[in-house]
Amino acid sequence: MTTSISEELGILRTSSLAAAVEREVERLILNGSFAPGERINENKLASELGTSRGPIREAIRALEGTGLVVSIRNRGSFIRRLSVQEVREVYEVRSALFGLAGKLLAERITEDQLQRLTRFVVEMEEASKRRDFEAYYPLNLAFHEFIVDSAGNTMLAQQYRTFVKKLHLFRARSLVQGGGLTVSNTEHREMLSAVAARDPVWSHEAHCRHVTSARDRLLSVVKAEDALSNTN
Amino acid sequence: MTTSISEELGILRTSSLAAAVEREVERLILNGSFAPGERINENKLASELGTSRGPIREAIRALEGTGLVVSIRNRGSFIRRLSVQEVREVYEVRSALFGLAGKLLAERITEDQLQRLTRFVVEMEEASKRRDFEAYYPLNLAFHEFIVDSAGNTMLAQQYRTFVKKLHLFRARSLVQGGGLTVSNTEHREMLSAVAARDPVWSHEAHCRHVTSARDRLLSVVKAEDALSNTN
DNA sequence: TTTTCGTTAACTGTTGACAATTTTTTCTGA
DNA sequence: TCAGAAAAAATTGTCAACAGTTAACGAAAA
Repeated sequence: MTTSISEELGILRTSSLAAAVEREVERLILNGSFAPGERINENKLASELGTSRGPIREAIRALEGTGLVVSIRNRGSFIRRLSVQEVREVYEVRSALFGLAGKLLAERITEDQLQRLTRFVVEMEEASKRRDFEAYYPLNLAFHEFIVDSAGNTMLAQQYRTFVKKLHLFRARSLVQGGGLTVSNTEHREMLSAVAARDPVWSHEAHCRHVTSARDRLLSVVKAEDALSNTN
Repeated sequence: MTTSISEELGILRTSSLAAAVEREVERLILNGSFAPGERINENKLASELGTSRGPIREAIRALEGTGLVVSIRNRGSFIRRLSVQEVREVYEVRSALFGLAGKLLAERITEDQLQRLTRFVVEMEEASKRRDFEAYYPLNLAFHEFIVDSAGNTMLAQQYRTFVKKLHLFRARSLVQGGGLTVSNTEHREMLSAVAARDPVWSHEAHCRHVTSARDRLLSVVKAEDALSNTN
């Protein structure tokens, strides 16, 4: 964790040090550099980022507000750790949010946006056909981002992002991204069809289902792993 | 704004001063003591609450994380002000969240909970029959809280609460609570029927619609007011 | 009267220090 | 060797002070 904060210097003109620290800590969490359950040492982090503890503490409070960090008085602040049940909860909410995004998108998408959306799906299909996972993941991420950003509801987009971030707080972080490429592709096709048809109800349904089936895929893997480790 | 923080002293054993300040500031916002767009003077607030600026700043960051406050570097922190468009956005998200709550509730409600839910509806009907608004509002609030709390998804409940709080950031705060008592009652009845029938789809639909129609009622009043002030 | 510039005051951003609490280490006795 | 108590270290909570920026005010010029 030797990242300099100097990259953020441009941001410091418009935003405070605390905000830069917040971004950095969030990056470290999503990175995996900060593991769920780990304590955040204020002194250590402060000296690593070249600041005092004030901005660090402010950043931690902000992250606490978004639910990525939990603080216990006189004990410290910890990267939040999500239980299986909590992951299920996050997926439920995420599903509702993404369903809303799908519905809104079907109501207001432009021809231009529809073309870009189609290109995303085609590129993902090509990537999965040649088993190019390195290309698939960022495309998949951008695809989902594009959908929530195009839905025309900034509150929704913001909340959706927060909930996706929360999934990184699960112990099996790596599993969240993986699983079911070809399955996803057929789902993506249906989402596209629903949006292209400008059918809000269908689109809502398709987008909802896409998230819940991602949840099911993850949970089945987790369940299998747990069963395996229990018999050992 | 002469409220002492001493009432929160019991909380200080488990939580930090910053957390107590956060609660207090949030109370002042929901209260109306802090108006949307108003700046938060750190020194003033610190001396009023009998602390230093450190905890104040931490509390502000936490509130920024939940979206109740906006900060501009070197200018200060301001109670967020929601535009009509943003209120519409909040209602859209809230509708999706409440719809999810309705769906989940229909799937898992117990007989006990169903009776309590029914009592809420009956009491609200009685209150509106005798035009007792003082009794109606808290009942209505408790009714909604009970639904999201009984849905068995703490993330959902928390987010729902946050979005309801955000509605207080609209200039026409007073209007958010009011309007359409008898209309609400018929909607409440349908929600109740759907939940009692353990029909997730119907319940989802009914709960969604309840929020969107509340939104429509609010927006029509706002629109009417705006039209009035423009002709003056 | 209005505008512009410079001075002053107020306020935010950040830091280092001190107090209180928790955790770790060390020491003692069985 | 181990359990428990005491001491030491580490860490968090809070505060007060200082630096830098912005806003407010008033005087001088157009």
